[in-house]
Amino acid sequence: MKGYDHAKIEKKWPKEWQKNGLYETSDKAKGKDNFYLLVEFPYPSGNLHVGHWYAFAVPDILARFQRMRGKNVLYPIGFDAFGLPAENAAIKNKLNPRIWTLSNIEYMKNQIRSMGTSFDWSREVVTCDPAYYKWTQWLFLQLFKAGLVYRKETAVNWCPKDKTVLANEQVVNGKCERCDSEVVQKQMLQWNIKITDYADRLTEDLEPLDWPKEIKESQKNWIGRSEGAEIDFPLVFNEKKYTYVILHGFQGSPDRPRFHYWKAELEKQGHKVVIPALPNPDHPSEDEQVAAALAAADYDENTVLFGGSLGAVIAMKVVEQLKNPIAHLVLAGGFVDRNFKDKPRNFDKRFIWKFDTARIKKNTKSITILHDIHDTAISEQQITNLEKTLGIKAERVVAETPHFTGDKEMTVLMWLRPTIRVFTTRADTLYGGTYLVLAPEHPWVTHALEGKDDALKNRGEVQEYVEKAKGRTEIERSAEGKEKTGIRLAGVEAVNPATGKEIAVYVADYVLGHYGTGAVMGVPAHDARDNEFAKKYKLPVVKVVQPLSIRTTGMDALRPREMLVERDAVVAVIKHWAEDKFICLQWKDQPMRGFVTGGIEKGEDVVECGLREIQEETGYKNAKFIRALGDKVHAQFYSVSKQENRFGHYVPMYYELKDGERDEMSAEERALHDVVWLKRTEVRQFLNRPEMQVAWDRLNGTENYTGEGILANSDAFTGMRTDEARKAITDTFGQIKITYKLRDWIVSRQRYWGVPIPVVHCSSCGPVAVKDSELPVKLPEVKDYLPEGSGKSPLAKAEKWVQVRCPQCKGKAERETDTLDTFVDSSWYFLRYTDSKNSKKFADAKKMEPWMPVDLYSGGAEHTTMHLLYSRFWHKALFDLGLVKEPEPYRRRMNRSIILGPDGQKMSKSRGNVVDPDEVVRRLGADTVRMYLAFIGPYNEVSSFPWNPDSVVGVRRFLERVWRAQEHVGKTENVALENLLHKTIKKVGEDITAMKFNTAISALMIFLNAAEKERSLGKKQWESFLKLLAPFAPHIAEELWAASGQKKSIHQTTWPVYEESRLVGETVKIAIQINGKTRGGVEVPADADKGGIESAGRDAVAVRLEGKKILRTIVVPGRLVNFVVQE
RNA sequence: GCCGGAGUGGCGGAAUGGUAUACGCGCGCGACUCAAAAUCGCGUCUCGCAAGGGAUGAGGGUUCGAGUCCCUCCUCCGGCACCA
Repeated sequence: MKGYDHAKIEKKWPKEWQKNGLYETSDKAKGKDNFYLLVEFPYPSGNLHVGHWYAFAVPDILARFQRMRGKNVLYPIGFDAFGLPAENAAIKNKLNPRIWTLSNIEYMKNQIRSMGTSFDWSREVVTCDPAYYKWTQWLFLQLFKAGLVYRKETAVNWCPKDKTVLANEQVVNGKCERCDSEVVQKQMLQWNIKITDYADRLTEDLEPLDWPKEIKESQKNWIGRSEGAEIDFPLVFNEKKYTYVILHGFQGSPDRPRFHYWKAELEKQGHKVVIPALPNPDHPSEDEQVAAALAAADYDENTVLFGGSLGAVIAMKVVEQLKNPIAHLVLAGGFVDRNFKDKPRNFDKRFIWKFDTARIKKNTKSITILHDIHDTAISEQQITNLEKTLGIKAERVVAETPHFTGDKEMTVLMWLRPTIRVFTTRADTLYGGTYLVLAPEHPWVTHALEGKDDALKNRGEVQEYVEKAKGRTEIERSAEGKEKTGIRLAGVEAVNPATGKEIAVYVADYVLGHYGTGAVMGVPAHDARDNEFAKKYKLPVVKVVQPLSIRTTGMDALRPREMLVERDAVVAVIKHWAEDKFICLQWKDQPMRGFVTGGIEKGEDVVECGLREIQEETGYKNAKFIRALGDKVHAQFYSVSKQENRFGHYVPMYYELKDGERDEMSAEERALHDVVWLKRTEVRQFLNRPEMQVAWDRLNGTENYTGEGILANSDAFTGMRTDEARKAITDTFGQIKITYKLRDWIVSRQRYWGVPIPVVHCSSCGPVAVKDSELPVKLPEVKDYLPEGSGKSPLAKAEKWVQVRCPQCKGKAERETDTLDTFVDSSWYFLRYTDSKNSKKFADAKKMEPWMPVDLYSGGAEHTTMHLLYSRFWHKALFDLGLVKEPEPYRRRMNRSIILGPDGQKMSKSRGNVVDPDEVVRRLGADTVRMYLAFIGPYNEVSSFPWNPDSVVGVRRFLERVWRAQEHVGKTENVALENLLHKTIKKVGEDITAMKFNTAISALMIFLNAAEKERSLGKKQWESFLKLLAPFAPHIAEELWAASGQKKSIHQTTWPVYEESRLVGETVKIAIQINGKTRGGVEVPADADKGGIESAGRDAVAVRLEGKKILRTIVVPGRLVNFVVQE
């Protein structure tokens, strides 16, 4: 017998397998169940590292195992081929990113093949292949047509020198990685997908999935649904009253419900409101309507003029003719020409579509333009024209009813005496709201900085703070030190709607602009962050929640079905007469550690009660009352001594002893608790009851109670429990609001190497989808791949490519030049695997349905909240469009661990600790590398394992021992090994299913150790063992299998079956414990009953039990006997 | 900062709430050998001569019994929306 020559074996078998098409998956296999095993496809970075082996070769064990178990297995692979590195390489080397990418793919394919992986290469998918991205574009357009896609101004990283958008990765310490200039945040119009519409379903549908709970938890928290309240805080900074003139539109009238609502709201604030009925609303003429509008009011510096739709045109004409400027002009759904998006109007001839913009600007102190991005009548182009004409950016909103900008209009009008809407999950603490904080990007802050109201007295300062905050990323803002910063808006106060008190208003960057309403109320008494902030800026703290703790565990846990007895009690914190020490009590009959406490008798004075209890419980005679420690504290628990449920209302009091004079304590008291003196630093540790801890914190001025409790200082709500009060206060002062942390998915990228967004911009039709027949919109060739320098994508350089005809009106139009986020590519690739060559559809339902949903998806933990959530969303959107049959794409998900360098650090070129798998494979073989990676640690837990070059040889040695074991194979089966073999079959199978490959391999090693010791094993036993080995080390197993005389490939045989009867021996070893400590062991028959086990155990430790009283005996058959004895 | 996870010998790790340290590496001793390598055998948490005691990041709790469940804290890892 020759030695184990891995190089020869690993060259020979893959050829055979490929020749026989061993791993090509058929769409339908007779009598077999389908099993779809998916691994995240790699980015073609150019070189395979050990991490790739870990990602592909280890799950391959499961794929091979499932095949042997008779499953029809789909185990596909492809490349996530668009992305930043290709573009960077292209810029650096002046090389086409396509060439760079495709050559990397070719190289990596060969490397992946060398792993002995059983991938079905006939289904390979490459995302930068137009045959693939045609369908990425098509699917994107389905979402676009379903109204799930919109454009919105969003902040991006901006390098002012290069004039380009930077990825987060390209920003290093707030500087551009290329030119080192300071990166700023810039607002740009970006394509968004409405993933937030699916937030609830993405949360709810997690529940039934067979996913690890920590992944579900992460996604749930990422989506971050929270039920809270929105409450309005009016701002106070001037008492100016305005006259509002509201001009309705075509076919409109002052009787529209929204006008009634506005009028009522504005008049409540003391403003005057005029809503003239404009003549002939169905056949309007300009002269008539403008005259009527002019006649309706005096226009002066206190006038606010609102025009909606055609009213906007009238409003502009009115302003044109004024002699003095008005305060404010609001144009909603306005336009400056006669191009209507939906249909021509019969009034357009009676209007002159010319405006004297200079006059309009001169005659208004400020102008606001509102535009619904889905407006049916007004196109994006028209709004752009209006913006250009007036030199003002419009505010784009998504309206409830198209064309009417709805809520937003009201907000704009109210700005003149604005209210700040706050989002809170703790409406119950409203009475404790002592200040207001706005995010630096809050619209009112922007508004105030523009100086329109003369509200701010410290504009310069605020401006500076806001600028600084906006330049920083979110993580920097919340992580920079722990110190919170903020700045007061001088001259502006807000009114707490509950207390009616005026409170300070701050701008602080710990409040995020895009979460909730971008404004929070500060409740320093009951929120940790607010507390910190209030301390720093010396803001008032008002406590409105009395703590309530409800014991739910332990022997003093509330007994749910029993009565609750209410008692008032005193808690006495007592200080030593000379030292900085305090009296604490350690109870004996229950797990309670705290201060002196006792019930207040009827009619008894609280202070006196405390003095009495001190004497009774500690014996000290001369205590002096110093002060009360705030409000009551409540607790619900089961009193062990009184044997009833208690609802205690505690009054915390502070006493000092004058001297050490002390009576002997009664025997009764001594039996209840010990008196201990503790230093100030030891007390907090010692206390184990929240009500006691609160008393202590109050003494030290460190109280910050954020839990549930009972309301105080809250008018009619005082006495309510916090959960009831949340509802009641929300109903009275605000409304319920559900918010999510999840934000819409920004898919725009100003980059070359991505999927072109298949949209055309037309001056009259707005953004229009490219026709299906025109797909794919192929990436144009450009001279170089540097960004445009104007903020546009490099695609804008392909000038000819950009110029197209509008698919709708055939007029001149321009192509969208942004490309799609690569997460879009990877949101559906697993569908394409099921029908990768289809040119008519993204995948044929008949081919897709037998495989979906994916049975097991294995990948990195870093994808938990982004790729995994995006693809779940994408799939749900396709489900709603009827394009897929199931609402969830992945039945089971598993996060893999990561492999570190030999030094325990993350592998990276800069650290120089990158392990080259090719070199190890040459030296030790692919089977060794596969198996070592599987053996290194549990695959199904997120952890990290350093690659240990010494340990690899252990696995190599194991394979060499397997090779040599051939010598011991004989004709007759070895009876001594039979039971172990069956146990091993069971263990290996179960462990592979659970992806615990390390313990499966350990079981194989244990079997081989035993077989070597025996120096003989039967042919059948040997062949069973080889089958168990085959998924792990496919090459050597195949070679030995063939050497054993088998003709068919081992990978096409079936997995061995174990016999239940072979799993248990005749006797079992039982542990004997005394008081839970192991004191010996005894061998008993496997079927021994409890009595038999107990007496055997008693005999075994008879010496130790001598003279001891056995209180209890616990017998766990097959495991142990535990004698509980009196010490 | 927020969210999720981990912490067990010299190292990677094993352990349905039931005899902690399986399996592998390393190390020590021995066999084979002229010798070395390879291989095989034995040993290897710690204190103790022993009897026995102690140990799963720290501290506390629940339990007959805790590496495992609960609370507080420490350290490390992953994610935080344009790396993929």
